[in-house]
Amino acid sequence: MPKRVDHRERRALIADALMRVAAEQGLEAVSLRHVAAAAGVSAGMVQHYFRTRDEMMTFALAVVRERNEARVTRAVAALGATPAPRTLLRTMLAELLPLDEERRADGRVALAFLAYTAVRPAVAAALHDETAALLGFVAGLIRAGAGERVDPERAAVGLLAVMEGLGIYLLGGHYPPATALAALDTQLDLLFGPGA
Amino acid sequence: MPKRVDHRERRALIADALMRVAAEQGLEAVSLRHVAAAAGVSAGMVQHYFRTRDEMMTFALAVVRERNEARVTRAVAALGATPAPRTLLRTMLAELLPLDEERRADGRVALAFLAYTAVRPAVAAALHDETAALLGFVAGLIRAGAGERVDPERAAVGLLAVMEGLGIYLLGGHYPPATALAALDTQLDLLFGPGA
DNA sequence: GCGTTTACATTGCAACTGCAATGCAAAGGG
DNA sequence: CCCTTTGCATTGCAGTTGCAATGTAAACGC
Repeated sequence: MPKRVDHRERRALIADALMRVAAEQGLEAVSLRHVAAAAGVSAGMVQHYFRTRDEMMTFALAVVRERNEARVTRAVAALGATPAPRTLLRTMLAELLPLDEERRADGRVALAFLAYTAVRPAVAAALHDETAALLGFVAGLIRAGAGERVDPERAAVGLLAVMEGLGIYLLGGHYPPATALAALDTQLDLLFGPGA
Repeated sequence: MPKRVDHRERRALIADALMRVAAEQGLEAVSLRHVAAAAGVSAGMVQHYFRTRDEMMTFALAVVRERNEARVTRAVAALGATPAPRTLLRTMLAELLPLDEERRADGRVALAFLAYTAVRPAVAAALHDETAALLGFVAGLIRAGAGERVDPERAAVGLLAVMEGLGIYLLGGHYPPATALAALDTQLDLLFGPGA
């Protein structure tokens, strides 16, 4: 094998540049040449690693999701062993909100992707599964923590919707971060009872 | 004044075509020529009414918002005079969810716009004001109906977030309409007490 | 009837797009 | 030492984009 380079590293580098472009100028500005320029490489090299634009997009979406997963995993690990369900939930969901500039950038990309996949249902399947898994997990936590107060499944749908909606509002600059967090805590109060 | 035509009507016709294109192929497919073709007119005419693409987009966003307002107004009017706060809220919010194909189409456009405005903060200002107004109204209803149970402002933020988030999930096909409505009702149960 | 204004059509163009094709350099294996 | 494979650059091309410019037709004021 000649000319050994780390294929995955290169792809990550390019995806990184893609993210910067998408976050700054929107997904529609993401082109082979733009991304190449942002990455400081030739357009041909981008094409070498992603043969089509769609391939690039799909990979970038996977990157965003992996980042989120890593963020959540790290934050949850910092809680120590066996945290209370409510604490665990609050940590996870707060970590998924675009509260700082880094997560805002990721959030913009994710939002653009949402609009992108709304027209290409095939691509949306991956998101679909992820939501279902997350939903099950959240429902389990609610069942463990809130007992008979609510239907865990329905409450989980609502809670995830709160998170998603707050994310949208944060990205749009409709609320400051503190307001979103307060709303999240209020929601958890409603589910688990106040002051837990 | 020669050649009198209803300017607003023409613009609405074009905006209509824009909506169709955007809903079917995404906002990035919205071009002067595409919209013109969809409207069955010449590209020049589109250009006559909207000098730039951005102008077209901004107008289309206004159309979506007007449609939503009209839908809500009509649904609320059908409730008769002085409905209970919870009933009023449920009617309003359910009307804003993309539950049928017509509203799904509008929702896709709105979602694309969200991503669009996330990069052009100037355009987002209008949305900003609308959210603030809606928020105040919802908070008032919660205060009237739920009394001391919750902080109306925070609860209103959460409730609107639920609506927005459910909308996203519905557009992505993550949930069927019934699940979204159930989640909405669960949320209202949490705020107003069950069975009201 | 003339001129001005509005409505719309057509054409043109520079910029940009995704993508294929081609070319070359380097690094192994034989 | 060649030769195949891989990494990357360059070029070319057909298609599309937004937008300006130019043209024509119609309707009104005078």
